[in-house]
Amino acid sequence: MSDLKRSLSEAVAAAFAELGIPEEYGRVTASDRPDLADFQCNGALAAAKVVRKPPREIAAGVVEKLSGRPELASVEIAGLGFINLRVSPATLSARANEIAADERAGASLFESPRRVMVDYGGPNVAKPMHVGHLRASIIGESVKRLYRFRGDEVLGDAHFGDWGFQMGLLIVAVTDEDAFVRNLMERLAQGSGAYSPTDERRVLDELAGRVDLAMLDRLYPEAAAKAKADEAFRDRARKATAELQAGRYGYRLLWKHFVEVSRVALQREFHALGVDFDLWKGESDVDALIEPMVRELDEKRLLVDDQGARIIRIARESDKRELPPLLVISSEGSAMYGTTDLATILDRRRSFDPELVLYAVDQRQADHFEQVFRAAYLAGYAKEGELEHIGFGTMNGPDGKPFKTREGGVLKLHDLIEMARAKARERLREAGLGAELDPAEFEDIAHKVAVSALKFSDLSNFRGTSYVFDLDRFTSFEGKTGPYLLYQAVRIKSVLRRVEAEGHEPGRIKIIEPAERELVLLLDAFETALSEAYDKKAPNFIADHAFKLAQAFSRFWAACPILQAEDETIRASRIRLATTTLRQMELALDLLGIETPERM
RNA sequence: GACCCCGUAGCUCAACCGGAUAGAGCAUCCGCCUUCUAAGCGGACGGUUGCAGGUUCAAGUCCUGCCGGGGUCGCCA
Repeated sequence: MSDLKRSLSEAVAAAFAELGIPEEYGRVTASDRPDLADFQCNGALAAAKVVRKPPREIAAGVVEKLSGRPELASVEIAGLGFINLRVSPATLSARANEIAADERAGASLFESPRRVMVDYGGPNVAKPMHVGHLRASIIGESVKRLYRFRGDEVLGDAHFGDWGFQMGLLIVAVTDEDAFVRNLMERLAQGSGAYSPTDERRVLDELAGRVDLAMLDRLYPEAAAKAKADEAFRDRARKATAELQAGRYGYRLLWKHFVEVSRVALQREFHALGVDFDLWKGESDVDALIEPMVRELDEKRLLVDDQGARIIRIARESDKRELPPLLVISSEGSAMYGTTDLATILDRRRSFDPELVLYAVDQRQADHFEQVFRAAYLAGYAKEGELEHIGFGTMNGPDGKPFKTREGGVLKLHDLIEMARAKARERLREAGLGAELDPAEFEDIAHKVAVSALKFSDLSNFRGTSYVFDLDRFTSFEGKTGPYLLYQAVRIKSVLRRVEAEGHEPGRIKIIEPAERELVLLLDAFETALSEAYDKKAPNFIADHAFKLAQAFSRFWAACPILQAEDETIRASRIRLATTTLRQMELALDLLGIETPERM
């Protein structure tokens, strides 16, 4: 089974081949001029130079070969040499019924899947998620779902920022704050080594009662600011970091507690956004790999001493500029950010051996990833091209700078979601839906509407560009928004409930009205949207398709009554068309990480 | 200073290896609820795709220069 675009491409390519023109010119696309055609091929124009014939002459040859084919209602030359194709009603109906019968609503499945890892770029321990984390998580999630849906074996890794200086900072901040914890750390430092698992459990329980997420949220920013200004404080944090990494028992337990508290909170918050990780690996997980890796890099003669540090030179002849080397070991002897990333690549190669690793991380880190990837290729930890940075732009304020709240701080993700939810509740009450629903369902709908608004407004932009963060737009429920899509889906569900209640049955799809024709052509375009989104790692193609599908359905809804259809056959056809549209729309929304409610 | 990304309707954004008349939404204006959810549908208005060159039968898309915005440029992550 294949979509019309592909089957037509094959037919046109064959016609080109018969004329002795390379098949690649036979590529068919959806028509730019729906008034003239369903599909078009521009190949005759492009081939003209190669075969030294006027475009219209080539097109004429192709048209002749194609004419008389049963799947085409018409094939003609237009303009300078465009080949315009219109599919026959029978073909379109057949395709519609094919999609209707397909669990995947017309989307193809890869025969040779790849192992793919999606790296979400790492929320950090003790740092609350803010609006900047929104993009990484929802773009990463969407890409993960898309790759999985098309057939790849995909793992998503949160890649937790749970190691390094920030941990030392927190240890010092917490022990300064809480005398009990300070004393506990002292006690544990004195009798090192002789602790049983029960002791460990007891210590963790004691910490659980004293150190919670609110405390970490409060202490971390203070400590980070203090470290910048206060050299003595900074040195203590460095020392604590070193001791933690060297395995100081009490610190290890305290750290374990930090990580757990943060992970539980983040998991809950991500889950509410429809983002779930398969792996909660962290930077700490590869800590033990770093030493042997550095040795190995040294043996491979990749490491170079430079200004007291150890680096890998990754510049290439073809570079337009000098890309700085990857700093592996600082002059103080510690491993750097890139070192951890490199070790993570090695770790993944050993555990999962991915053929593709996608990093959903801010565009500003493009150079960093280029350095790390090149180092990994040099070291043989991955093959050229297996590592790819899926960069995205920042969310800016009205001033064009990364978004800040009125107070100058970052807007917490939690607060953003709550703002959107409040708007959704308000809107639901306006529509008079508050009264009849029980509070739990009401809240559930408000949440789904809010999340759809946030995600859709972000994912409908191409990921690479920065955009202006506009709360009104984010929580707007009209026009090209998440709630518009949900609304269309909900309308279908509503009418299908009536269909069920009145005992009507779906039947073969028969295309009569123009609105039905348009709708089916869009259902067929799902595959193109998916493949485009897949190749470019760009969910906006799916968002765009879902929106167009919803628009087409809405026109169909206005033009073609379902329950009140002229006769039984037409009603049955429209019921199936509605069901099929709903399935594809829910699939597309699911790929964006958006859930649809039953009513709204 | 070097390099990277961006500049499209009043605003926010799209545009399928270069292709026909550059598309949506918002805003503004005009119509449409006694029939399946009007968070909707139809229509109107709105463009020298930052500027200047170049390549091409054809440029928002490719090349060069300039202007404007953002970002990055080894011991933070």
